[in-house]
Parts: sequence; C-alpha cells; structure tokens
Amino acid sequence: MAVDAPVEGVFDYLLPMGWAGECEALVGRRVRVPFGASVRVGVVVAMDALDEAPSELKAVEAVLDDVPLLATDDLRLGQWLAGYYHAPLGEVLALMLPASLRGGAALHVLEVRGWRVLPGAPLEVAGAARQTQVLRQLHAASGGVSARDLRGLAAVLRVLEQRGWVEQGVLAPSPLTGEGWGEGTKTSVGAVVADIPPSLVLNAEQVAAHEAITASLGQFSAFLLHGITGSGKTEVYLAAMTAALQRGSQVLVLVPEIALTPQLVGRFAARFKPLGAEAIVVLHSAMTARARELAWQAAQSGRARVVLGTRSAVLTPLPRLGLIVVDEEHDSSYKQQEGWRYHARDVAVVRAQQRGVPLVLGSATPALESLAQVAHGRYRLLRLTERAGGAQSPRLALLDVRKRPLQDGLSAPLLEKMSAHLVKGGQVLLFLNRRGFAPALECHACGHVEACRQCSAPMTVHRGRGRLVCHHCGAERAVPRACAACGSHDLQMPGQGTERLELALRGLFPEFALERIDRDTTRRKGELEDKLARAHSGEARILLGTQMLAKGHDFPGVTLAAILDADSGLMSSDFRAPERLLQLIVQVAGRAGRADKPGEVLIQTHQPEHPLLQALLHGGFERCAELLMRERELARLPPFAHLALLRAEAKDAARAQGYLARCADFFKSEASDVLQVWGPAPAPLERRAGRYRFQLLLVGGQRAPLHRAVEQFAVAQQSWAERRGVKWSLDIDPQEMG
DNA sequence: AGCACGCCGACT
DNA sequence: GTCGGCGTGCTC
Repeated sequence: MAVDAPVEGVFDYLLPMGWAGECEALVGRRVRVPFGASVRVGVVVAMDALDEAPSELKAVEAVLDDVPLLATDDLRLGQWLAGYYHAPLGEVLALMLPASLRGGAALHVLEVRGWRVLPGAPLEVAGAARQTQVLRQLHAASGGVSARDLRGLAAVLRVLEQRGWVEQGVLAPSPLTGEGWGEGTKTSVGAVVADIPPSLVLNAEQVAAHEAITASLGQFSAFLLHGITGSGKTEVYLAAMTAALQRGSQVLVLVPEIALTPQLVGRFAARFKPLGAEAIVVLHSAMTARARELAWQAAQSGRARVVLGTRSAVLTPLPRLGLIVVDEEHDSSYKQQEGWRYHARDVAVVRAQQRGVPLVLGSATPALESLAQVAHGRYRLLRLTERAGGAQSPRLALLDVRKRPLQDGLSAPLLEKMSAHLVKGGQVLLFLNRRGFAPALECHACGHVEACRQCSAPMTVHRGRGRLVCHHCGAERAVPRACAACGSHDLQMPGQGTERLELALRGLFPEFALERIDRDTTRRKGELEDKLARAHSGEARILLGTQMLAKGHDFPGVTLAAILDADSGLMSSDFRAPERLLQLIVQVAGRAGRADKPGEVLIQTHQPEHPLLQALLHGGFERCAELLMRERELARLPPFAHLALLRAEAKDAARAQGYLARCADFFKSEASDVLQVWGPAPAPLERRAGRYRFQLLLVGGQRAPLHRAVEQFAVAQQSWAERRGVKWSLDIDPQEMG
C-alpha cells in the first residue's frame, strides 16, 4: 500500500472483511486506511499471502473503487519514478490521479449512453449513404459510439435499430474492468480513421520521418525530430499519430506550458474530429477540477484517443498507449521545479521504453542531452531542413553596443532599423527578459539598494503599480521617497524592464500601436489571447515582451526581431544559460519573416566577439551546439556527467550549511570514486522567504553509481543530529541551480 | 503532510 | 495552578 504522504516506503495492511483469498483483486484501487493518528487514502500496489497474520498490522478500512484506477503498467512506471527521483511512491501515484480523486472522493461513474453494432449487421447498405456511414462508424469503434457523437443521426439509428443491426445502451465504463461493451472485441478503427482528413502534402523529408516513426509502431524506439521552425514538424506528428490511431492505439502529446493555446488544440481537434467528440482531450493546470477529472477518465478508460497536455499529463494512465510525442522537447517547462522535481521529457522516454512504443521528441533547438543521445546511437535523428513555402531564414546580425550611448536600453542603430521596418509596414518584435520598470532602486548618495526583507535580492520597481516587488517571493511594498539608509531623496532606478521600455517606445514611436506581453500584462483571463490576436492580425506593430513571447507563437508579419539583453545569457553563473540563449535566439529567428518578407534578427551585445555569438553567426545552431557540447565535455557537465543537487534551507544559515557540510563529508568518504562533490555553497538566492538556502552539487560520471550513493545517503542521514531544523530536498538532473 | 507527545510562558 | 506555544518524531 502506497500512502499519499511524504514518507518513503510502502505499508502493509490486513485485507478488509470479505476480501480474503481475492489476491491481486485490489491492486490499483484506492483504499482508506488508518495511518498514524489519522485516516489516509492510498493505492494498493501489491498483495501478498502471509502464513501467519502479524497482529501489529492494521486493517484496510474501506475499498474506495469498484475497479482499479491504475493498471499494473502505471504502477510499474510509478515504482521506477519513485526510485529514480527518490520520491515517495504514494506521492508519485497520487499525481497519476486527478486531484479530485486524491482525497478519496468517489469516481463519478459516467453513464455514457450510446450505440453499438450487433452481430450480423452488414458493413454497408447499398443506396443508403448515411446508414452505411453510421454502420462503418459503429463497426469500427470497439466499445460503441456515444450518442453525443451521433447527434443528428437519430432517424438513421432508429431505422438501423428496427432492422436489428444496432442497439442502444450504456458504454463500457472502463476497459480495465473487462466488463460491459467492448469485452473481448478486437479494436479496429480503420474505417473511422479513414475519415481523418489526409495530411497536407508532405515533402520528402517529412515523408521519410513519418515512415521511420510509423515503421516503429509496436516497439520502443526514440526519435529526435530536429526540424527548423516552419519546417512542418506538426504535420509529421499528425501523420504518425494517424498511423498509430489506425492500429487502435492512444497517443500522448506533450506540449510546453505556454504552447497549449486554443489555436494548437484547434488544429489537433480539427484533424481528429472524425473520431468523435471525446476522441481528443486536453489536460493542463488551468482546467477546473471537474474538467480534469472528465478528461482523465476519458484517457484512463481508453475512450480518449489523443491526450494533449502539459508536463503533468505524462503521468496520465493510458491503457492503449501506442505513441508518445513531446513537442519542443528542449523546453524548460517540462521540468517540475518544486516538490517532486521530475522532467516530463525524461519520464516520457521511460514510459515509452516500458510500454514498448515509439517516442518522438521534436524541436528546432534540441537540448544538448538529446543531441548526445543521438551521438550515442540511442535516439534516431530525423531532420527537417526546409521551410514550408520556401520561406527564407532571417538574417542574423550582432549590434555592438560598446561605447554607444543607449537610449532606454536601445542602441541608435536598432532605433533606425525599427523605424525603417515600421515605415515599410513590418512588425517589430523586442525581447527583454526582465519584467517591471527597473531591476533595482538605488540611492545615488550612498549606494544603498532596496532589498527584499525576506530574500537576498534587490526589489524590482513596478511604476504602474507604484510598488517595489520581489520577483522571488512576491513580497510588495510602496516605493519609498527617501533612502532607508541615509535619508537622501536622490533615488535612481538603473537598468531596464519591459515596463520602462514600453514607456520609452510609446514616446519614441507614438504613431505605432504597441503590445507589451509579460506576466504583468497578461494576468487577467483572456488578456493574453486578446494581445496575441492583435499581434497576429497586424494591428499591433511593436511587440515587446519576455520569454512568454518567444514560445510557440508564430508572427508572420514580423520582419525585425531584436534581443536586447543577450549579455545576461553570456555572463550568467548558470552553466545552462548560454544554451538557453542559443535556443531563444534561434526560436526568435524562426518566427521572423516569411517568403515575401525576409526577416532580420538583431542581437544587442557588449561582447560581439564572444565565441558563442560568432559560432551562431557563422555556423548556425549546429556549430553553436557543437561548441557548447565541447565546453560541457571539458567541464565534465551534462550530458557528459550526471547531476544531483542537494538543497538545504533553515532559518539559521549555519544549520543549513552545517548539515550540507556533513553530507559533503559523507559523499567524500563513501563515494569519492564515483562522484565529485561541489560545495556546500550558498544558493544563488541565498535567502528566500526568510530562510537561508545552501546547496551541494553531486557530479557523477555514471548514473547508476551516483544514484546508489544518493540512496545510501538518504538512509544514512536519517540519524544525523545535523538534520535538526533543516529542510532538505533532492533534485535529480537539476535544470536550474537556483 | 498531519497529528500527538512533550516541556516552558501569561492567564481564567 | 492550567492553556497552549510549536520543536521533534512517527506513521504498517
């Protein structure tokens, strides 16, 4: 029994009354159990016959489900993940269920009414096209077709019913039960899949990619689909998905958080509409609990054919899984950054392996980790190098801003370029990865910088709100009129944020409509959609924003894009910052221009001679990726090493540091042959929300021995006195050192 | 995470 | 004299 509590291990219970002898029957179901002084919900993961019943065992209080919610495949994945990420199995399994079911609430058993075909019914009725169509649809669907999907066909269905070919009833609640409609029937959806609109005409590269993936259906195989922006990766996904659906499989599609827009959902829904209203379901964090439960149930029961979702959707039970697609596989939003820190892309790989299904990782800027897997021969590389419609790739140029006065963070040549493009009717896209008005409030007299009282970070000035805001803990306060240290009224706001840039641009280009798109201007519901609509329609001429703007949106009218603070990516202490900068530039470049309007991408920098920028200019993404790869190899960093980050925080700095010092000693004495220890060091943000944070980085050449050492550590540290008052957590394969 | 058990300050 | 503060430790 795995209990949903942050405790390692599984717990043994006696069977409830009336269940003796029914071994295996409870596996995958939720049960209510007494746990400590309280009552908890857990999932049964195994049943054992005991020779003698130990009297110290408590008994299961109640069985909460009539059928298993998790299949043995799901439990196996959960067990693997709990081991790999050193997370409690109960917590992992809880995340495989919709939130509404984690607390022990009963599953809303959906009574989906529908129709199914009876034995002896013909495949077609000569001269009756509508009857033939309905019969084909019913023959094809294993568990019947819901009445909702047959709307408007009542008259036809009545005729077929009178002829004794079809009947009405309740559709199978779940294929896991083996009851109800669909029992024993072989799935064959060929007829319905034939109704899926054919793919757009694919070019030779797309055909090759699609054929390679399709040939691997039914077995594990990992593909890296490296296609430049606009090369038609989505069409390859859709073609491969259609082939998987044809075999009766379910398809899981993961997309980054920001990319799950109505447009994308619409595109998939339009393609797979012939499979029925429930055939495609969406799962993301903004949905209501009820909507999530319905979508989850459709997926878990096998009714949903395509599941399209963000990070957490990778854990959805899918009894007929046949293909996994991870779009924009390099995207950092696949990494969970709190609690159980899993990486959805990596989970997808394991899941595909366990289930013996192919996996497609798609990106215009693959992660170095994925490129390394290709180099090792573990992933097969599929390239798409042609832009659809023959559009040209944009010109990339560096703007050396050394010794040039910047006007509100904008260099004179950039302003000239902007004018030229705007006058010619183009749209201009500006990236600045910093929200707010200015990143600090500084006293000109004594140099005092207003810092957050809870964190060791300067507070960002938000002038519109008239507040200082901490971007790390969210704390807010009024902007002081005088310096807190010396009382001077000469307070300065050095640096640029998107809010300040917006103000400056409105002054510089008053005749052109501007949209700022960042977390502050898209807080209200629908605001982002409205702004994106104005960007797409061309109504907005200047687009200004943070990361948000770079992901998943195409702006065909944009002819000039500029990255204003490339230097921050070149100078960061985070070893992944240059890789992320490269991805940003290439992604941005891919969104500027099209066939009739060649685009231009400008990068403002104080380091025009930087090897990374030079490599990008002269060799594009590939040369840059090679360069970064060599740097990582020399530095013994991923993908040439494996990382685990041990974090500790405490109200008292010495305690957190002392604990990690003890941890460092442990690893140095017990595992120095398989890993290196870096630290303990203060976390990049040393104090956050009033607690002091330190971290210890473990670098291992081989994954397995590193994990064994971590496992040993987790057991050993339980008895250490230094643990008192310290909250520690483990981040396997950390993405950010923050 | 809960929840209990356990030893020290201001109150009906 | 108690009520309750949250530090520490356990949960089959």
